[in-house]
Amino acid sequence: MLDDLNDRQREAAETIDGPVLIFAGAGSGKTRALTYRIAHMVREKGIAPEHILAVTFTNKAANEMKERITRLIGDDARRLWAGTFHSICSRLLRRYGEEIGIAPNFVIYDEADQTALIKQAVSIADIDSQAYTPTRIRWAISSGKNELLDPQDYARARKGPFDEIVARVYSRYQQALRENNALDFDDLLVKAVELLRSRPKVLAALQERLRYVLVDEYQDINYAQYELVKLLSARERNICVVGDDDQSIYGWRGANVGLILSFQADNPNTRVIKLEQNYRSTQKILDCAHAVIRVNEDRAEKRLWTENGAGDNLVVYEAVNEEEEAAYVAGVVARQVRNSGTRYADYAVLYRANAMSRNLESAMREKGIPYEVVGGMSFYDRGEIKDLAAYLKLIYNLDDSISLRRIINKPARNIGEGTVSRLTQLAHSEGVTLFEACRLAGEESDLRKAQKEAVLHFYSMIRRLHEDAAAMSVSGIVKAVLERSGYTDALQASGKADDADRVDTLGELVTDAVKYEQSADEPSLGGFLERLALLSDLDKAEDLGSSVSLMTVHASKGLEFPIVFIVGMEEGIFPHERSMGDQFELAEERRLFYVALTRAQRMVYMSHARGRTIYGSPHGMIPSRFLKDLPPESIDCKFDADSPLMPRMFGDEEAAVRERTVLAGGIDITDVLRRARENSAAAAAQRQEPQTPPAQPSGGETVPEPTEAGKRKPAGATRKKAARSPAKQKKAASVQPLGTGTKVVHEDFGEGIVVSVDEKGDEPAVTVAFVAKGIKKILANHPKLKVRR
DNA sequence: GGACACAAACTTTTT
DNA sequence: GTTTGTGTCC
Repeated sequence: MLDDLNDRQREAAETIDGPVLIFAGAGSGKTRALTYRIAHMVREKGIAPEHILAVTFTNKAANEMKERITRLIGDDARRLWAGTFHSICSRLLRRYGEEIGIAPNFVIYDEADQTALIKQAVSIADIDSQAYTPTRIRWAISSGKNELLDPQDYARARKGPFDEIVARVYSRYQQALRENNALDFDDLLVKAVELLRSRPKVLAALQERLRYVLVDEYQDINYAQYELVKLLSARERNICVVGDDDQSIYGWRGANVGLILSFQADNPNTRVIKLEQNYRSTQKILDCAHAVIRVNEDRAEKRLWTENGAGDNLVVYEAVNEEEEAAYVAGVVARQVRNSGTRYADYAVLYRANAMSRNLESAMREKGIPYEVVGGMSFYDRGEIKDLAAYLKLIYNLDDSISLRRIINKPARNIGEGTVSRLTQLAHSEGVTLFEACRLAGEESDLRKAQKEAVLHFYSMIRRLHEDAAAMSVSGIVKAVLERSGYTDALQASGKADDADRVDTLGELVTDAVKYEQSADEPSLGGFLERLALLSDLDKAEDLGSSVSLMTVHASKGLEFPIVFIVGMEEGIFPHERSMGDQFELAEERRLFYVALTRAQRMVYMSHARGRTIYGSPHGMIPSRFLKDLPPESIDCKFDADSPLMPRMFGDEEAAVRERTVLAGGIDITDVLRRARENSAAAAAQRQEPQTPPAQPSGGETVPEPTEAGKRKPAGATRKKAARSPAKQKKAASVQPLGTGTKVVHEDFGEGIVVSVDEKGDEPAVTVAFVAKGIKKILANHPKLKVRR
């Protein structure tokens, strides 16, 4: 059975007892080794599948593993327990939660629900919500939970005024969760650990059953998850963890790489196995990846190798701006699919942040390339889906006030904010749930008649749905909600195109419910809700059959594609600006880049833009520092020779040329640069200003010459003012000392450099080459134009 | 109470 | 460039 494996993989598959640590490099056949390992355990070693627990990071990975094991050993695979940490914990808590005071019909709160709850807690605690945003507080609470700190622990460990506030909100927040009979994502882990720690009988029962524990992606584990695994495997100590510290990219979410690196020390007699043969990529791709990752310190030493052959040089493309970058990507894809027999599905475009998909999408559309955005704003994040989910959650658990608030006036039924806050007061004074308050308010309260009726009507609709649900199928409940709530009717009546789409989306959810009924062992509303809460779009994406995949680098982990584009290779984007101040975060960015590179089988195209629009306004961009670590001999540097080349805005031009020379693999491209610049200056002269002399290079020695106007008025003071309130400066004639070569910045066009000065008109004008937006002629004292530094 | 218009604030990455 | 919050009007 194990003949299909290489020596290391076989060793991994055969080592069953005791602690095992497998370092599995990218593309090293990890899943193969793991599935064979489990198959070997069941078939050769006679271990019952129900004694095996396999924990993964995503549902998709869990399903894939199950499927592949099924192929090896057949239906016995159904008996093994494979799932994500969150789904496993959720199941444990449904089964045993009552032992620690958690009712089995708890609902799972997502981020939006959490934030809503924190907002309430903040408003009750009378905290300045401007300085302490709910999101920041949610973040802090979540980090606390990842470390298994309860509100008291958190208060004790506080360092600084922010933590003080967080500690207060945290304890209120937990109380509110209890009142709503709800758990948030992190609670699933925290409460599961609490259960195992405080109920020895439950723990013993689980240990009896789960004798072999296997954890995938161990580098992404956080403290709570670590503790959980430790508890479950404490008796038999048959714990096998698999991971790659070089691919640890979830530190920001509490994952602790240290836990994989210290596994050996924690578990005496650990067998360490390294899978270093790569079956995915070409040698050149691996060379580049290694050159990038070796810069990091504190990593377990390992190096991937392959028998796949050298392959082609990787490409670094310099784009003018993000639009041109996207057009380049789409152009390469279109050309190759036309000429070289590749399919759209062979391509993936990876980016650092979701917001960057926009340009790529429009470029793809323009060229008629089918594409699919994976992750990001997902199906389950859409407003109408969340509305419907809120109905279902409320019907399932009448205590859920967050869901109630969300849908009490959706569609509009004349229950506004005022009414809701009165209901809240009533709930408080009577000591009942918000839902009960709806009933009381209908009977006697100071509400107006119309409101009373509306509230009472809402109450009885929900109550009846709640009662009827017991005897209905899940899809039946979904349909009943859509009908009885008037939600679909309202959308159809609005007549807007968007609303028609929403009706379709809701239809998809009905389909989803039907599918769920067919596939689940014991379909229930609770089970469906759990799916809704814990399933992400990534798990859904299976049918990428015929389109280019667009996704974040994070979302690409675990996937592979013949040809990969990595866009936005610029300082501030990748590495991301918010990580640049911290060396640990920078190391994580580097690992992220490593992950991106190692997704590719045959070819990688990296691109950076000289200019890019970042929330609204344009910026000049410097190529990512990571590009400099790539081995020149494995890289081809390209750019569009026809595009106008602007002098670089940052640093001196010499350095820019040198950098480019390096990127070009040692070829001196100074000449190309010079010619391109002359072309652009000539073009500028032709377009804008026939009489102007050609633009001068922005050498460091060029001293800005003050214009006539500039001499008349010292500009220093006005410039400062202009910086503060540019709009008001229109009349103040803030004439600036602009000469050829002066670096300027414009509110709308971003950074640029003065190419020529025209003083013939009533007011002096300048021609400016903008990094991102090209050449423009502007009045020298235009309020939106400022001198850089 | 609800619809609309405008300003401001801000964006990593996600089970 | 987008979402979220605020203010005005009906």
